[in-house]
Amino acid sequence: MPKLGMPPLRRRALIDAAILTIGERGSLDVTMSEIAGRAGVSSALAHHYFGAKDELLQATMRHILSELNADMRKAFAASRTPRARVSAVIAVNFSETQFRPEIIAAWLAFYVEAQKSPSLRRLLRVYARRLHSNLMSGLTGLMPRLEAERVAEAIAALIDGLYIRRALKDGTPNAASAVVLVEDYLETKFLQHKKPA
Amino acid sequence: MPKLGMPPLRRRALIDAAILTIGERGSLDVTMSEIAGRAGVSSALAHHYFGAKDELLQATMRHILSELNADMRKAFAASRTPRARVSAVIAVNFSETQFRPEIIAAWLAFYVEAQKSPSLRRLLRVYARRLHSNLMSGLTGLMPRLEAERVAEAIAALIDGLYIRRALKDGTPNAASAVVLVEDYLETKFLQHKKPA
DNA sequence: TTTCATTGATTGATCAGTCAATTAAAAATA
DNA sequence: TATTTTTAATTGACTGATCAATCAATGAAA
Repeated sequence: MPKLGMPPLRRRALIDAAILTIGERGSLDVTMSEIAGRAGVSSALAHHYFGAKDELLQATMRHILSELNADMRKAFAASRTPRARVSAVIAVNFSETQFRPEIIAAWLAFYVEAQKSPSLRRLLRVYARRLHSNLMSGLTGLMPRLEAERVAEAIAALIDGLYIRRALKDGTPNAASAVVLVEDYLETKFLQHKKPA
Repeated sequence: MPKLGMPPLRRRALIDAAILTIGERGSLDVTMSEIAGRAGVSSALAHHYFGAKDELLQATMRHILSELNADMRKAFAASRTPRARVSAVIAVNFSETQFRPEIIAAWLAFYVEAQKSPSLRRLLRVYARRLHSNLMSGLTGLMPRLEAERVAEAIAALIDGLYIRRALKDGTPNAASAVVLVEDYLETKFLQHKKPA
């Protein structure tokens, strides 16, 4: 039933429609009909492909996560120094493909839903761990491990915080200033370590 | 109908029940019956006092906001130096009364809902502005205004990010380490300004 | 001629919101 | 004070709308 064959094009269309719909509404409180309608099919077909609404939502989150991961790998492959790796993590999180209103709104909605849904929580935890280890991979070359842990935690919190703020269209309007803000924090930390006094 | 008299004790009980229910579920997706039931009354009574569910939710957010504000005023009144004022803002946001699971979960849920509801968005914007001006009131005494703006933005993002992470029970388990993290950022910034280079 | 894609129609559950009826409290009147 | 009248608190039962999920039916590939 979950259609493992090669052209899961309807699945993909439904996932894209889900992202769009969730992003527009800013909440997972969307109906199967809305999603299906946007994908140009009936709600019955959405159920045919995904079974329950829950599974469509999970597939959608997985898709967003895997896109982010792919971007991250690419950026990492092009980074030679530890310093560049850290900047790559930041850059990808605020890249044009990731830091878009629909994606941000979807992220936020999924974060909330994760409090209810163990499977979504598991998904997000995997992402969090990956982010952490990516950050550490750069930071450990630049400062003591304990300090690196703290900085990684701070950067992760900053990213989450900037996402939220962006979702509310409050502060930090554009991606560029978000990057500047995080990089500035990083740079300050490095200075502090080069001349420790 | 909204009962303006002195003992709106039912209203208060319902708001408390709403916080608890929302906090437990981690989402605004709670029924009037659940909330009313926890407050020990019928759902019809909840409607009698608040009209629509929306209004109960708004009153709940307003209540959380005003408690935070009261705490903030108190802490501010006791702070004499600019430096102390900044620390007060941080301390209050991570105080025992604010950094509790129910409150955090409720915050997050309201953030998401704010994307749909203009009135909630307005409420949160007021809070954001107040936080910003509170932070600036301390920071402007310690660094150039432009830099202060950026630091205030970063602190606000850090706070939001740490709240989210706490909601997911991921990183940053306790309030103490959250304060340490933000204070560490601050301290680094100050050092940078005392010996600029 | 079997398997897959697709849908319209339907079902069952869940809820917000309403309402008429009941009890209790408060105010007015005797 | 006792008694009637008014007002407020409170609920169970009901309604209408919304939706996820199902299914039998139809058409199209393979």
